[in-house]
Amino acid sequence: MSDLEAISLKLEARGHRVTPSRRAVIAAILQQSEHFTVDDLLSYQGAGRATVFRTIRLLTEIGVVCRVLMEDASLHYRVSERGKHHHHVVCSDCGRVQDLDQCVIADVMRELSSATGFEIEGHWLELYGKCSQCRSRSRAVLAG
Amino acid sequence: MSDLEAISLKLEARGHRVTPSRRAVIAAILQQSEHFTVDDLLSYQGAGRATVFRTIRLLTEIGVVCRVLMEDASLHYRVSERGKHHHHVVCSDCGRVQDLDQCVIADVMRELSSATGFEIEGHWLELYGKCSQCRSRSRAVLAG
DNA sequence: CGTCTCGGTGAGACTAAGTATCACTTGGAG
DNA sequence: CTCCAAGTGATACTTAGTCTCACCGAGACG
Ligand SMILES: [Zn+2]
Ligand SMILES: [Zn+2]
Ligand SMILES: [Zn+2]
Ligand SMILES: [Zn+2]
Repeated sequence: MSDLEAISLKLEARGHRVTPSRRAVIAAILQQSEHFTVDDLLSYQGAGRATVFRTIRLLTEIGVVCRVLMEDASLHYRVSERGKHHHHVVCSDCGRVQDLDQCVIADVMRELSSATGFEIEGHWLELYGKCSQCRSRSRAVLAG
Repeated sequence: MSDLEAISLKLEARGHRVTPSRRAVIAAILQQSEHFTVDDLLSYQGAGRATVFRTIRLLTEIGVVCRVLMEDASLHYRVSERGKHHHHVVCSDCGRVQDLDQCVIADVMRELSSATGFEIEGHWLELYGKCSQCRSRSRAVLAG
């Protein structure tokens, strides 16, 4: 089963129609690498502006894509293999993204709940750094 | 020394002028409670739109205000008593904000650096929940 | 078969949160 | 006092998205 089919089924399962426009948006998304903006999708044609936004929102809601907050505070999207809550490390050099398997701060949050008096219910966490490839590349450059 | 004076000194120390417009923006900021948007400041008059934005950016850069990413992804600002890196817990009911003393995920990040191969250099973390007051209020309602 | 309905669509207007431009003003060093 | 870089503000522009509304079309119903 192709990715497009799998996503189509997921949509249908929730009572959404799989229209040509939506198929076009999904196809465009599947061609992106790492992460993309809605603007990247708009260049692909096949669905109007409003529909692209609506489709992205829909896909976000059903967990097919996830949102990535970049260091410059702009919002990108990314195909999510894991449907559930997770976090990313974004390479600030090449943009490569690594999904983290599970929520890395579940323990910390539990501690904080008792320390602050807040009942902590949600959080937003993004991590930024340099991936191993970019690090070895810059080491090579330094070494001449 | 008033807060306004303290901030003025901080600006001057970094080679920025303390102009009437900036004073007006700072005064407006000091009147806000918890957190605010740039729009909240615009209603105060005393500086043009562009200047309000420029001043907020400046104050963010020198650590006088910090940015708070709300659950709806909108960006708010908040006077920062601690100049250094820290995080917040935002009450999703009443909007109250609690600053966390130090970075709560420093340990987690260290672990991740070795686990992922990324050299993690930065992060963005916001926490959302219900403050103790809002929790006891809702308990009271439930109890009738 | 007709036709009704309702989810979906697209053009385009609108909004929110800023940034860019550029002529003008002004604080303060010399 | 003079001068100029820093700062200002009106306004145009941008980015990322939502809203509106007439229209389309697939399927349920008769
Ligand atoms: Zn990289
Ligand atoms: Zn998490
Ligand atoms: Zn509260
Ligand atoms: Zn931190």
